[in-house]
Amino acid sequence: MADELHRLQLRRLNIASNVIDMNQCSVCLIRNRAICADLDASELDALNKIGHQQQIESGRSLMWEGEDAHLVANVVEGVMKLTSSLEDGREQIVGLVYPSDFIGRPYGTTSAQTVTAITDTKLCVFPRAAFDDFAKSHPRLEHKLLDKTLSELDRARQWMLLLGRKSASEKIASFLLEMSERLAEQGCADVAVTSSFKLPFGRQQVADILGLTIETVSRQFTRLKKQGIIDLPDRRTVVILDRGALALEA
Amino acid sequence: MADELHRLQLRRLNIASNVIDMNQCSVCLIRNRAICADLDASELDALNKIGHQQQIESGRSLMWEGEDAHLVANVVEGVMKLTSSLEDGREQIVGLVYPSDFIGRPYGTTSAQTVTAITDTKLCVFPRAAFDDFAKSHPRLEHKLLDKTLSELDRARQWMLLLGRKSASEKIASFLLEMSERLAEQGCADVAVTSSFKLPFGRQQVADILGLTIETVSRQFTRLKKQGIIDLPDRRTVVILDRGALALEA
DNA sequence: TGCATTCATTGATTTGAGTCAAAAAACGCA
DNA sequence: TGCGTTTTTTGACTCAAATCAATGAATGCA
Repeated sequence: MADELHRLQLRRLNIASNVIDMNQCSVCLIRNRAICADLDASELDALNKIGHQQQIESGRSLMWEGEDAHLVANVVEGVMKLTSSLEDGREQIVGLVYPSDFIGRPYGTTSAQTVTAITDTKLCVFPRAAFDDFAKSHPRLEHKLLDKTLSELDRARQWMLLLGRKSASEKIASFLLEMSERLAEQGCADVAVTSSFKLPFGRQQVADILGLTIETVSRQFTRLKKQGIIDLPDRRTVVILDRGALALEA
Repeated sequence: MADELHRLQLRRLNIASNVIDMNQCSVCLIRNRAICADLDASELDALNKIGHQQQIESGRSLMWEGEDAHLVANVVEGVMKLTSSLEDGREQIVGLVYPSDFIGRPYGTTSAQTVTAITDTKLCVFPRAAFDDFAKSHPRLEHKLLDKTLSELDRARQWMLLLGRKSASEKIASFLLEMSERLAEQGCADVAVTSSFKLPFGRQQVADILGLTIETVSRQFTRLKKQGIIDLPDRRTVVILDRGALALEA
């Protein structure tokens, strides 16, 4: 009980990260993919005024499942995870958030998931109330947000098929293929490059994404390596040697 | 043109569709909960002109996973399911659609799921292109749609925790509790009534919702019955006798 | 009313993934 | 460079849920 309280206190402290004045959106790398993409200069300026940039280091959380969430944010750099968990500690990663993706629940008060940085992350953070007001009066932003949310919903539902109906080997294969696509977007589009990527998470997190245990994930990885379908030069990087074979397993 | 395509599609798909002129939204039972809730009379009239009401009988599908979806819709009466499936026939129900819920993917061309009526269903159907145009010029409708989509996303992610991390008994308990809440909304709010409800689906569909087999669902149901936690007067209705015990299992 | 069909239950058995436990490898840091 | 810590791998074993196979109930229709 005291332990729980202590953890809550620590959580609160976590938020106090490097708060930086928001610099010009004009130099923002994800500006044309994020929800602010369709805003003009003056609108961008107004949005600028209600938000600020913030760094979050790997492992730190921005909001917690079931707690009041008074902010929303845009990921500028880094990767975050959305998690839901049961009382006994079992955890499921229910979403991954990449640069240009949106975080939080506009027009709602409590966060349905915990949001945690997987790598060091740079965010554009907005107080939710101010963001809600801004959004309501800027249809082009709401439109963009709607489009993104609809895509996320489709992606989440696709993942439900994996969680509910796929075997461990199918889950791993699907995961590796999706990761190679997702992480390729950031890097060069060269085939050789996209077949080698560095996972931003360890085995336990892979297990939490796929609804498996760490041991099962590990065994599947080594099996694929032994079969020459993938290579694992170090524990974070994956090289897909035989994409066809992997696709056949997915 | 779009209308012609739409009619052709309906014929090809053999949807028995009593296409009725859309009657006045003013008498619509779900009007104040659906996306059209915030529209005024003239806007409602304009929306009226691009859509029409349609009956779909139980078991018939409105759109298919991976195929072009030229329409979006609002459920007026009945229940529909969204399914994703694998080539070998394994199926996962990834969403349930109740009266006032929205169906389809605005601003996108292909449907990510198959949408099928579970009971006889009454819909407000709109050609997607026309709906997109209307939505883009009616921020209040887009706002409503965004809010609904965000809620759906939270719900889907909550379901991912169940699919990925819960045991069969936990899945069944969570399912029964959620169903009693969901189905209670339609009926009377009396406690006695909400503890007895008629499932709109058979055992196989329950299995497809929970990522289980029909045998496991059946065994869990009979176990709960033997333990006196629920009663099963006929194969569709469930009576929750000991809600506390059920919550303890969830 | 009876028959056929679909749907649900029950039982026996198998198996894939989880659990428990230990060893090995990688990593960070003094 | 070496040491302690964390992460990953590997092995032995267990068990929950799937599979396979009948049987039993409910439902609809001729």
